Amino acid sequence: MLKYQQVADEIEKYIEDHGLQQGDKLPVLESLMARFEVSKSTITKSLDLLERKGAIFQVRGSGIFVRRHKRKGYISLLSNKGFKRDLEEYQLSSEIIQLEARKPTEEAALNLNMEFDEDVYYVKRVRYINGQPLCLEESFYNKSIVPYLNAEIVQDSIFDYIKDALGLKVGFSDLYLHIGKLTEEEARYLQLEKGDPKLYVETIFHLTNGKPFDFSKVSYNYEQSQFFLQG
Amino acid sequence: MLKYQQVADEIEKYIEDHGLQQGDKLPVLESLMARFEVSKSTITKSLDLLERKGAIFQVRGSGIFVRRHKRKGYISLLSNKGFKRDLEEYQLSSEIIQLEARKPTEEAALNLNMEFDEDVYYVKRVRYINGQPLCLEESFYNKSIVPYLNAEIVQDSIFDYIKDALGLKVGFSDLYLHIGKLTEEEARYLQLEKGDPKLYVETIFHLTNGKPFDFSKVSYNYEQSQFFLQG
DNA sequence: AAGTGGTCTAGACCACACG
DNA sequence: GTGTGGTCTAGACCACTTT
Repeated sequence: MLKYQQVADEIEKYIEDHGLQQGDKLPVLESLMARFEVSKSTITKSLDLLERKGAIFQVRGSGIFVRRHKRKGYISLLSNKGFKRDLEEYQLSSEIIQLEARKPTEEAALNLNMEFDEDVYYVKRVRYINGQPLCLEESFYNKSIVPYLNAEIVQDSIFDYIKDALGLKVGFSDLYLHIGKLTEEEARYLQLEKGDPKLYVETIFHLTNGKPFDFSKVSYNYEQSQFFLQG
Repeated sequence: MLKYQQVADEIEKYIEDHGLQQGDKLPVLESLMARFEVSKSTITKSLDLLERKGAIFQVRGSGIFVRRHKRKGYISLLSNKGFKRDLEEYQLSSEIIQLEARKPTEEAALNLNMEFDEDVYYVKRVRYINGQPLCLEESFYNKSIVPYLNAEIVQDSIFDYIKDALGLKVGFSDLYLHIGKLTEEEARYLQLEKGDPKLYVETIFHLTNGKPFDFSKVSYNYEQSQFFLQG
């Protein structure tokens, strides 16, 4: 475990344990250095991490303060982990519509940087939150990177499998968002009406080495869609 | 000008000047240190900055690579600068519907952390992109922070005014996104039909010292709304 | 003026990728 | 094994805020 990561976790725990609210002040740098027995650079790196994560903000000449957002029930758009993380309080489940190894569509090949005669896993599923349909998802996984998938894996978290079982490291992702109207098929799966609004998101997930391994197309149920983002 | 910021700019320029594409390799750390005559930590900080910005990605043991997204015409959701920046190639304009100093709504007071008897500037405007209506925006500015606004300022970039003329420093922001259907009034301003889909975003902008100064509610025209996000 | 966070350096050592 | 990026340290000095 990296030191700065560990310190960041402990600081977060400190905030939690002390029930600190938006604007509350954290101990000064020097105290933190002493408390965790690390150098200034390390503490700084921990704090930068927490700042990017949205947990704190630092003000030069003044102090380090807790950052909180008040609203509950919003899904973070940048969870990057198949958003399983943000919704631990909620009941998440999936219904698999389709799961097969096949050749990629032109669109998928392009976004995954693959040749047309290479293989992909194609997964289509509806994801539910508290029993309500949250989104319809179609994903293409580069089979040379993700060589095997089955119903059990897909039912649970594909990303956990990729990380834990395959030992791959997920890096960055590109998201493209559109607003549109539901097609008849989408409406059926999401238990809405054709023409109802939808958020449509295409995401290309890359490994830390920069190779795209997953291209996914997701249509969200507008009634369940509350998203949160920090800038 | 900070050294690491300056170096970051130069590296970005280097990428541009050499026409580097996704996956192209940058010079190794040691070269960069020598070239810019800075320490390893400084180069590292510059590169971290560029990585967060989405311009590069670093792979331990391998190298530093250019990160590019292919698609054009997408607005970055996290521009944080009133998205003026991302769309320099496009024609942006505003039509002011309303501009006045008033008491905040309950909602605005809550989000701006103000008392009900304090004053805000209220701005309502339609923003156009290439002559097409892009969004309808309502904003509330804490008048004790932004003491003066007029049509000329609002017509142009309010954020530029806040930074340049008032000398304030914009820090972080919280965004809450919803999908919904246009009301009749919204549809009229956006030249769409009532019930058409919309992306609705509420944003709370804070200064670097953590004080919220702007609460804004924006409804986007779904036909013009293509957003981009990096994770 | 005192307090507090931010930048920058030089250098030691570690961890991962690739041939 | 060699190359390459990542972590961590100790310390000097700088910039902003608060009193």
